[in-house]
Amino acid sequence: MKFLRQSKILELIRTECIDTQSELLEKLQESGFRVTQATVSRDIKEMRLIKTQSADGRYRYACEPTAENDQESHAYLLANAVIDVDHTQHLVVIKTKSGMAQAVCAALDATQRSGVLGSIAGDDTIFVATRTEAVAVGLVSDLRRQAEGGSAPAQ
Amino acid sequence: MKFLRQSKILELIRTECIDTQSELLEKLQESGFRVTQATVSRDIKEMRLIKTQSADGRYRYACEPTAENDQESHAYLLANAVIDVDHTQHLVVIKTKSGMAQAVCAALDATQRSGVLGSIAGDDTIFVATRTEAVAVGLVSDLRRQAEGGSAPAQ
DNA sequence: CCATTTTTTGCATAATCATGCAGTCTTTTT
DNA sequence: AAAAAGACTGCATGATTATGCAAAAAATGG
Repeated sequence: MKFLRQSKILELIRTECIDTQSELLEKLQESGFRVTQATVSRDIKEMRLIKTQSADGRYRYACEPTAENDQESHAYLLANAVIDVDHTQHLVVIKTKSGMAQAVCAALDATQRSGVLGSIAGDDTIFVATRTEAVAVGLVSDLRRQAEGGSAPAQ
Repeated sequence: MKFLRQSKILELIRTECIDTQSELLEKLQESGFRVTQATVSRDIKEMRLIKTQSADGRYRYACEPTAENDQESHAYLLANAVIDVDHTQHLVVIKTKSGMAQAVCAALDATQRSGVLGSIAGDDTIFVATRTEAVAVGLVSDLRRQAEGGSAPAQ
């Protein structure tokens, strides 16, 4: 559940002004995540979120706004959520951990890879339609490399 | 002493890897500032410093890397440290609070104003040499406006 | 210079956050 | 499949940070 939870955290801090981990915890629990403050603290550290201030001086959790950051989190996702990648002709099929397909698919979309017509994600499977088989092959090979090579950011 | 202290804080967190306010406090005290953690906490809030992580995963205090930030702190400095501004021919003379001249001068330098040949700062006085009297007049007027208009960032 | 207002600070403490340890669950290895 | 290694989490608690309040200090206005 870690990825889903962290995705939710990201969504929460982007849409709401959350100034303590306890508050974040509450919202998470409202969304059905049954965790404790300790876990939230660890998530925040792992995701490298920071406590900033909103305009009115109240504290607020946020992401560091560096571009690398996004790339890193994508890499992280691919490295840790993707189980298997294969293709048949123009179609790439990605198997992910349960519930992670949506997130991985979003990360994939964000890379705006050329030759990709579109993709859809179920619960643990993604279909990616490519224009040519060559594109599919390239995608599979890239994803496999990332899924293996990538490692979690330093703790 | 607040400005001097905050300048020192900036210097410290830029040159060293400081991960708690207590550590910062110690270094400040080594430099002769006799304050408590409460004050450090308030300074950090006012300066909008954030707790990030260094590459090895340890926490570290840092500035938010936004460009506005610099401008803001310059404005803040000018608004709060400058006492008086005047000029005679090509020379602008700025009076600041005691000990603040160096800091204000640095902020001024950073603006890279055209027509300014150079500037030197003592303890509470700055001399700015300009190419023409017109430049001097403009500078005086700008500085006066900033010294009055500017206010501290929202708490 | 004295009175008044504003700013800054320390103290004490409440609030918040981080983490060692042990238990559980998952993955990998043999 | 059993054993071993690793990942994830809660609990309890220690560490760290924020802040209400009162006092001190500094700026402001007569």
